[in-house]
Amino acid sequence: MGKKYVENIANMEEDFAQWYTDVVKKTDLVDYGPVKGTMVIKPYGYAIWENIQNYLNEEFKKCGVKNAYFPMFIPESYLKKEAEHVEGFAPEVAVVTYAGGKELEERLIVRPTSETIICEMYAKWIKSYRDLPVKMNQWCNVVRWEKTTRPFLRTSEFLWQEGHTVYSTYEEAEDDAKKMLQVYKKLGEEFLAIPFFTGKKTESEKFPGAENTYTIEAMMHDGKSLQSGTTHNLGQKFAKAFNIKFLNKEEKLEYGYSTSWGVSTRLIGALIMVHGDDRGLVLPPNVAPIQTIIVPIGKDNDLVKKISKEIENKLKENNIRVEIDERDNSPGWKFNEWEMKGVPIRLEIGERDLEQGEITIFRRDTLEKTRIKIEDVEKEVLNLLIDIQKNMYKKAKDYRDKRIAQATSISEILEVVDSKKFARVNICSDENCCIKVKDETGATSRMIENENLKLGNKCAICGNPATRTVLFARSY
RNA sequence: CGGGGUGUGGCGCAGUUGGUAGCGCACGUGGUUUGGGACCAUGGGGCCGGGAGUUCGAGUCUCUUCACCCCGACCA
Repeated sequence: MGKKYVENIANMEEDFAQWYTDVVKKTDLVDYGPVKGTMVIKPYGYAIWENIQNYLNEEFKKCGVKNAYFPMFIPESYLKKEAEHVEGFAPEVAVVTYAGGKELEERLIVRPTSETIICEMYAKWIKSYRDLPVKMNQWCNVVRWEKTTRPFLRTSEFLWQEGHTVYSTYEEAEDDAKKMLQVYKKLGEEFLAIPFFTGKKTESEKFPGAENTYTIEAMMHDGKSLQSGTTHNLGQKFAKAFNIKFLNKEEKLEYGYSTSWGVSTRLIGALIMVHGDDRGLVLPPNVAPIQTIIVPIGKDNDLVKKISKEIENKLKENNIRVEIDERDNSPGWKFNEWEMKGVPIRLEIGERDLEQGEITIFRRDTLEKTRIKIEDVEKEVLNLLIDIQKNMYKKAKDYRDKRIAQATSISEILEVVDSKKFARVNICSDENCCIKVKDETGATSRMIENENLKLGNKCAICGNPATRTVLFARSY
């Protein structure tokens, strides 16, 4: 590790916020846009997003969800139809008042989320129980004018996926919200190598207008929680506000039961903060835009060139995302560059190893370097990609499992979150107790882990009988 | 909106008691290099955030204004 390198990225333990900013800026994922709080996602960052999109599109298909697209501009009156919803979003909504050379008769909001416009359309389309369920998803941008912003974690505009369904019963909607939560959890397990906590949000943390909100939360390296995705059972609230009615089998008019669920580019922020280290990004093979980078050493050596090309072709035939770095920089420079960018495997191909019919293989997650026979390259790379993916998940899970502690009082909660951990708390059903924790410790209720706590437990806050176990943490 | 801070080449910074702007990185060119951020030579790039004032003279002093960053309240 060279001296310059140390100057480049802040020490992760000392200043996690600075470390994050450095990594995001220096790894070619994004740049800041000209408008405050906006972010340009560059090809290297966008490729991660595309991989997530591909994974989720497959999963959505399995659930019978179809992709569609709804307009970005929403008449302001739509937002006002659902009381809680407007209250939740009004402060951060961007409004278009002028277009086509004149003031608009009705102002248009730029979608902060699309429940309103989608429900308005669904109301036109749904007439009978035979039309249900309706399950659509859209990939789009949304705008939320936040006061403070950070790349990926909170930007004025961000990319996401939002699914919207309508069912004929409450139970089906509730099942849908729970099922999609499992899809997101699996995305974490199989793809992002992130062990998500999953559970129901408490009353005060719920989506504006939802009956129930479920969440996936990940523990960042600094012990804070990142809400990485949510699913909502909206009950009949939106159906009533937007008049989504259908004729049921008993020939009676009934309001539909809707859900919505989404994950955003914030997941990329989670990837960085969960897996990163002092050298920069560490990307799980499944999401990595480049899974294997080949660094030829000695650019004038014809054998090195030839073998590099052959290995590239072999790996491509195995559907491995591989690139050769033939730039005119020194090998050491390239090693550091690709490590910073989180590429899972690097193959070093130079004369010295070739003489023994070998090349050097380096894995980013453990920083281990070994030499392998040239003829084994495909096998070794394929196995190692799988191993890295598994190892990264395990490492992240071990890390987080060690950082959850039971707390039985406000002061204990404070102690736990101050030591960069999550606090597991038995608490009563009174939401005010959760709010009290927030006011006094800065930690918010992240989710309800268990709603059927057995008798005999006391609420850590008020001492009354506890009914549920809630996870508390500071959050992004 | 409270509390703190910073504005000087693309990035990071220096600039003394006021004397007409410099360093590192990055970038261009030529060459030598290449197993952990190479080296030599050479070149390009600056209304010193904006405005007003003091002065023979302002990056530097005074006033004013703007912008951004960090910490709190709000949030995927």
